[in-house]
Amino acid sequence: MKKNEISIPNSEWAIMEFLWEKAPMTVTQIAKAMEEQTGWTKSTTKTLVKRMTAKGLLRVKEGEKAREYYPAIPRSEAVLAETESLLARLYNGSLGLMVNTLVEQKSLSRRELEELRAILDKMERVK
Amino acid sequence: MKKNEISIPNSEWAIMEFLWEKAPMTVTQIAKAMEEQTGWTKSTTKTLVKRMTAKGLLRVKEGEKAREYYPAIPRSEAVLAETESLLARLYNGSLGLMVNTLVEQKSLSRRELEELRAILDKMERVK
DNA sequence: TCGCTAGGGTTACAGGTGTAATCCTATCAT
DNA sequence: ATGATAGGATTACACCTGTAACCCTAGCGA
Repeated sequence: MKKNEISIPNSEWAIMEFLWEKAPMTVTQIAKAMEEQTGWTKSTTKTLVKRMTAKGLLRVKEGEKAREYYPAIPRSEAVLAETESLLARLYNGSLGLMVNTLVEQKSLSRRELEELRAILDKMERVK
Repeated sequence: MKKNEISIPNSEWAIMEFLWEKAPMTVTQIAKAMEEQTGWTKSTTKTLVKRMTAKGLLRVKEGEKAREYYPAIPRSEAVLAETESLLARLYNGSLGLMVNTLVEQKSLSRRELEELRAILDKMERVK
């Protein structure tokens, strides 16, 4: 609906994560990793890789033996997009509201609060 | 995959939000609201409401004229679930990592940082 | 040389999601 | 009394996602 909502479905995230980590890889290599990690057959991985390439999530480079795939977008970008989308949807775009909610739900421990504060301190010093 | 991943798709969120806000409402009332807000026809809304009821997202009470619908789960619960799911997927479960990332991406302004800090202060005092 | 495997392509298929149309009955308002 | 609505049920249909199987060819190792 939106213009360029990246939106990466679950199974594709697994492959993205792998590629963000391991640079260019061939389908077989990806398939091997996914097989261990998720139990998918080679077929499944191949299908996903093809879809992702079609969608523009992956880029290909013809290699000696086989094509090599790598992510077409940086992880940071994908993560940011998803995060902001959730923030907007659930918290009216306000991170403060989110933290607030998490704490109230007891979903954040005192320790985590301290940690957060430390992060803020560091951030502010740098800025 | 998970056990009871609530997982509420986009279009259904719209209806949930409306119901969380406006308590019990009949399909027609919901449809009216959705029509204004999203342009859906009555048909679409009815379909969604039925699905959601089947899924257990909505509860029904037979009313005089028509059935009245209301959310089967509190907003806080849904929001928390979605939030933690995202946190786990993208940030290894760490809110600190998320804030960190947002700031680095310049996606958080100094003002928002201050606001966050204020929230933390208040939280800690209360705890 | 012969079979196994990697590299690639094509096809399948069920369940979920977005978005509706159609049809029937009871009722309200003119 | 009649036509416009509301309440409700049923059916449709395309696209996306999760998961695969099948098929063919070229090359590698025994």
